[in-house]
Amino acid sequence: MAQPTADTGRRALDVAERLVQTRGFNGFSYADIAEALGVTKASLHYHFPSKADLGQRLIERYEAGFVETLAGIDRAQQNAAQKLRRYAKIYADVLRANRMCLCGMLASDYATLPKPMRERVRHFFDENERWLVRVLDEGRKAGQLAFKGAPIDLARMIVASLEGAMMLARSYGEPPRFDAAAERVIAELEARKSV
Amino acid sequence: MAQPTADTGRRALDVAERLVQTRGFNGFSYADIAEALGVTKASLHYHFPSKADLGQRLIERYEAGFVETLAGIDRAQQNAAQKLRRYAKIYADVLRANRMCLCGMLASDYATLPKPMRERVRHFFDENERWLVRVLDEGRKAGQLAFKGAPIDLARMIVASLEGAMMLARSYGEPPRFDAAAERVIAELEARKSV
DNA sequence: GTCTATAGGTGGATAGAC
DNA sequence: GTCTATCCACCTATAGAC
Repeated sequence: MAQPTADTGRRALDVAERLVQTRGFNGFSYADIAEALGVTKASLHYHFPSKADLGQRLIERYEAGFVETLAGIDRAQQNAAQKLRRYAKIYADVLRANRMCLCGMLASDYATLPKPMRERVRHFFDENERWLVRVLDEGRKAGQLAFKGAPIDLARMIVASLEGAMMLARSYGEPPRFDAAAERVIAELEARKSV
Repeated sequence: MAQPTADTGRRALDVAERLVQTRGFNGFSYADIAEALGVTKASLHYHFPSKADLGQRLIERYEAGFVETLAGIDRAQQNAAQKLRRYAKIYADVLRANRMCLCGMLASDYATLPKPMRERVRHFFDENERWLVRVLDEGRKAGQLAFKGAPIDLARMIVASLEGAMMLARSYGEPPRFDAAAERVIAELEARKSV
C-alpha cells in the first residue's frame, strides 16, 4: 500500500474533512488520517506541514464545492422558494451522511482555531449570506417571497437556523428534526396566495 | 494557596464550565483548571475521577441553573411573547459574557462524548423544549401568539435558531447578530393587531 | 483534601535515508 | 513522496505520602 505516486494530499483532505465534520478540529489527529490511508504521519506532514495548513486547505476546498453547488441551484431553479429548499437540502444531505457542516463545526471550535482558519470560516459564511441575500431579494421582487426587513438579516437567520437545527438533529440521531425546522423557516417566507 | 478546606470541587466546575463554553470539551485539560485554581491535577482527580465525571456534573449543574431561570421567568412574566424574549435574553447574556451555551458546545462535540454525557445533553434540550412548548401553547390559547402547526416543532426550531445564531455571532464577534436573529424568530410569532 | 511523583499514552512536528 | 526514528510537550489517570 501507499504507492509513491498516489494523490495522498487529496485523499488526506477527504479523510480529514469527514473527521472534522464528525468530531471537530480538536477531535482528530494526523495519526487518524495516516491509519485510514495506510501511510505514515510523516508523509502527511510533507503535504500539510502543520495542522493549521491542513485546516486552511480543508475550508478552501469545502467552500469552493459549496459555491459550485449554489451556482448549480441558480442554473436549475426558477422559483426563489424552490431555491431555498434546495439550499436546505444541501444541509439535509450532509446530515444524512452522518456529517455536520464543516464550517459549522469550525464555528464551534472557533476559539481554538489558528487565525488564518478563522478568517476562512467567516468567509464561508459570508458567501452563504451573499447568495441568500440575492435569492431573497429577487424572490421578494418577483412576488415569490414575502418578508419584512432587510434580506441580510433574514439570510443570517436562515444560516443560523439551519446550522443549529443540524447540530440538534444529530444529537438526537433524528434527521427529520432538521427537515421540520428547515421547512418551518422556508414556508414562513412563501408569499401567501390569499394575499 | 489551595487551602485544605477550600471548595475546590465547586470552583473547578466554575472554571471548567467557562472552558467548555468557550473552547469545547476537547479544548481544555485538567492542567488548565489546576493552573487557574492554584492546585494540582491530582487534586482535581480526587473530586472528578475522570473527565467524563467532570463533564456529567457540569451538565447537571448547568441544567439545574437553567431550569431555575426558566421558573423565574414564569413567576415574573404574563405575556407569552415577553417570556420568549426573556428566554432569548438568557442566550444573549451568555454570549456577551464571551461564552456559548454549554450544551450547544457539547452538541458540537457530541461524537466524541462519553455516553453518559450524551444522554444528559439531550436531557437539557428536552427540558428547553418542554418549557417552550408550554409557553407557546399557553400563548396561542391566550391569543398572544399566532403560529401554525404543533408547538413542539416550533419549540425545536426556536432552540436550533438561537443556538445557531449564537455560534455565528461569536465567530464574527458581533453579539447584535444574535439579537437580530432572535428578534426575527419571536416577532414572527406575535399575534398581529390587524388580524 | 492536597500533595509529589510517575505511569502510559498520544499530540504535532522534524531529520535524514531511500 | 514516503519511510524510520525520534523529540518533546501534553494528555488522562493512579499510587502513596502527608
